[in-house]
Amino acid sequence: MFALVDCNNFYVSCERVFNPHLEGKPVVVLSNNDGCIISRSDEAKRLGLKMAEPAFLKTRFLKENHVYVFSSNYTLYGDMSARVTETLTQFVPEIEIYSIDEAFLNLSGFSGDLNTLANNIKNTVRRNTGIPISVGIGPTKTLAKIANKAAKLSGGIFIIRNDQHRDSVIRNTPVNKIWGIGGQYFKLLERNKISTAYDFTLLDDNWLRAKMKVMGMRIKRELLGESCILLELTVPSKKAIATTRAFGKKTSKIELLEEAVSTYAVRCAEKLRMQHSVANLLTVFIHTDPFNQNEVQINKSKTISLPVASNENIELVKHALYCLNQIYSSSYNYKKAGVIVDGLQSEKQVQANLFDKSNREKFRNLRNAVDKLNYEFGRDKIKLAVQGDGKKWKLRQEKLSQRYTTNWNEIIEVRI
DNA sequence: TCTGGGGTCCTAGGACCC
DNA sequence: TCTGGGGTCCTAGGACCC
Repeated sequence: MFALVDCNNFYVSCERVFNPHLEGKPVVVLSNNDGCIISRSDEAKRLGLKMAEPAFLKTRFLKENHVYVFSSNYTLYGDMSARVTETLTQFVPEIEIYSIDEAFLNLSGFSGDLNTLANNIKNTVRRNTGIPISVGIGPTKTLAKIANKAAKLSGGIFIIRNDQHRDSVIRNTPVNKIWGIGGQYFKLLERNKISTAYDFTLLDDNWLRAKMKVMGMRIKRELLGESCILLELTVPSKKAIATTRAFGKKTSKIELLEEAVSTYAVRCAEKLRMQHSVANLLTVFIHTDPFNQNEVQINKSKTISLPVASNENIELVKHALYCLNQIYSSSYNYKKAGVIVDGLQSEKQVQANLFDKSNREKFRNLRNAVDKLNYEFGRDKIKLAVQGDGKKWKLRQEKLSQRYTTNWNEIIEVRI
């Protein structure tokens, strides 16, 4: 058996932990740049606010309905997520952290009462972290996912205990609620009159393989109770790393694009070093605002392979700026840029380049010194001049809460 | 004025090897 | 009448997830 633990309305719940007066009130959290609504309290859902709805279309509605609005505070959410995970590991030895707000638990070998266990987990996480969760339990990960959706409607716990129960549950599960069925496959299934998870299990294997490949086959078997998707116990290192952002304000100036792109390249280098990887490929892309129909649209990217795999700030910035200048043209108004590093490998086994003349040792010593200072005095306290000050392009985050759990200057204050 | 960010897996097809 | 067989590696594109 597997359990899927999912934090309810996670980002909103994180904000509520430190603002208890928000309990019972409509609350939403916005995406980067205060763009879209990406987390909603139950009250906000009941008001009819939709997932991923652009916030600017709802400015008046939010105000009129006294909805509390927050910018994304990923520092806070990341730390709260780690606290939830830590509590979960007290209950089971094997756990897969599936996303910032979800974890799969391996319950095979557990012989006690599942309902008692689930209740225990739910209450302990709430007490230790303040975060409300739902627990879905089933014989496969796909069924645990379905059970979790049911749990959200029935007090926070739902268990698929046996085959008869499974059968009745999947007859009541719409096909688009299955893990792994997205918009495109839903359209395909709809055209073929497949409307429930039960209908899906009756599909012919040959048809399924032709239309949905091995993914479709896996889903069918999982729905029938045969476990095909195993628990991933170790976090695999990433195969690609991206830093991409829409700008707070559009720009056509090369100097500002250079500031943004070099800053993103530095972020990529930091993320690479964190997982002890180096990158062999680097891509830079820039594009205009896809929502503005009155503007000429442009979408350009350039990928280069690095002479020697690297995770050094100065090197990645140099290559990123080269790519940017290859694709830049001054006649467009750019809305977004990004840097993606790919072809990652361990930093311990870098292939040297016969014609490489740069002094890597020197780079590394310099960067280590800078990292140390920045760790002590704050991110980007010392940076490359080309990174600029970001004032003209950085994110809008007008409703940011404090980093209550990770920064001494922002710790919660209690007045008595 | 205003619409997010960061990933994974699978497959087909081309290039290349002996 | 007629031009081999069997592989690997890489990439782009399409699907999905949160």
